[in-house]
Amino acid sequence: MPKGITREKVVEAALELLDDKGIEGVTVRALAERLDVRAPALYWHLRNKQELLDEMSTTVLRRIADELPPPGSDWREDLAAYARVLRAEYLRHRDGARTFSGARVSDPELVVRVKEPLYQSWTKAGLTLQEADDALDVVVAFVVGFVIEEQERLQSADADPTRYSLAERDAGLGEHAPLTKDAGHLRDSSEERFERHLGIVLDGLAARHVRRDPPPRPRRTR
Amino acid sequence: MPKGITREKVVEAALELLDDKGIEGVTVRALAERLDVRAPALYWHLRNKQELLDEMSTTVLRRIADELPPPGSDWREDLAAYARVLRAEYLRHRDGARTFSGARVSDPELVVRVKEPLYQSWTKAGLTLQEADDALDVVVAFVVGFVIEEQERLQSADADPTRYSLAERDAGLGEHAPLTKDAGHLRDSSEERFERHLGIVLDGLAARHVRRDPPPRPRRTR
DNA sequence: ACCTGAACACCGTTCAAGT
DNA sequence: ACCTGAACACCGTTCAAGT
Repeated sequence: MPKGITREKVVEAALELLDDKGIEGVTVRALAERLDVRAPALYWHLRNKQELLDEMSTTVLRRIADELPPPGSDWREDLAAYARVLRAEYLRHRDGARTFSGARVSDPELVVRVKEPLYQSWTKAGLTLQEADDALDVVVAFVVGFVIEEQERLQSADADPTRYSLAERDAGLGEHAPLTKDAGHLRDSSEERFERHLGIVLDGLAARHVRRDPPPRPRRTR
Repeated sequence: MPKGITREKVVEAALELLDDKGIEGVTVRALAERLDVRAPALYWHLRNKQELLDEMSTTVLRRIADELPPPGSDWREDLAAYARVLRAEYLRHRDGARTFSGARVSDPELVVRVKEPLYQSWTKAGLTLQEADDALDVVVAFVVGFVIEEQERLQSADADPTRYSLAERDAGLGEHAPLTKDAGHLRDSSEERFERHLGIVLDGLAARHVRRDPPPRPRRTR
């Protein structure tokens, strides 16, 4: 491996380390070893560990921005696409949701690159800017919460397969919790639940919009 | 201070330490000092630090369960109450949302205590068990995501008041982002946004329910 | 049963010194 | 400009030994 360490390569290596060892394993020393330098070398390229974490989050957000399709004719579809891309990128990395959510994004331009076209398109389609802003925030909050829970479940199932097994769960639950028990059994796959729950959130946005603010009928010029 | 350290007192002290110093400050050594013992003493009462964190989460969830009003006649109100209590308890502790969300709850009986009465009440009111389960999950996901973002913003504003100031933000944003800029200005208080966004989510649940499964008209016996 | 002292293998970070 | 060696003030955890 050639030795020219750059800021970008450090961040990239940190993301690989995250996938291999989880967030607890992302230490300055382990990262240095992976890059074949001594730990203090990293401080030439980054101010401190927090800056490293911020850069990791920014890199992931940049990928999200790149994968996002351009806005179409339906704000509902734009939001669904955003939600799916966000979830996919979080799931792609071990501890992704916890690590990247609520992160400080070092590049404000990036936020604009994601938001501005959506706001543009949606306000043109009849949403108020408030509605557009709310829509994005509600969907992001939902996705973050969903994936944190989902990933915790997935990862503990990996570590300890009995932990989320239905049989274990039922045994621990006792007799006076029939509905909680039944609810556990009707849980479908993560994928289906995500799509259904996302649909619920989008329905809520649609309900508000339709109730408050029917879009103006297009006028024909003749 | 009397010296009888118990598991409960350790967890309580850990929550105080969390509020004082944040999650980074919750170390075994600092906790021991606060309890006036040496660090290894804590390992008599807890298997390891993870167990401490699990117990902290469980304690908070127990408080949530205690504060929850009994289910009423309107599932929408039950959910709103749950969402508000959850948010309030997370906000009550520094780094609360990140620390307690997606946590391993050591006491399964506690989950039942929260869920079973709600499932009972809602299915009696005409929801399917699937709808009831989805409703709880969607609302919890939304609250977790909302408060993670909210708390990150609140706490960085405390640490560095320029960070989220509108003037700073506008300056960094450039000319080609008018809508993103305007959206920043129409942001109202956390409280209002939370209530409005919660309303959106609840509308979504109502929309699904009404569309799929109108509740049976009550029949009068005479 | 409950706690301490000493130790182990780690952390993030600084800084003078090297090239 | 970029990196190292040595050091500092920390971590979580174990374990023999004390009471």
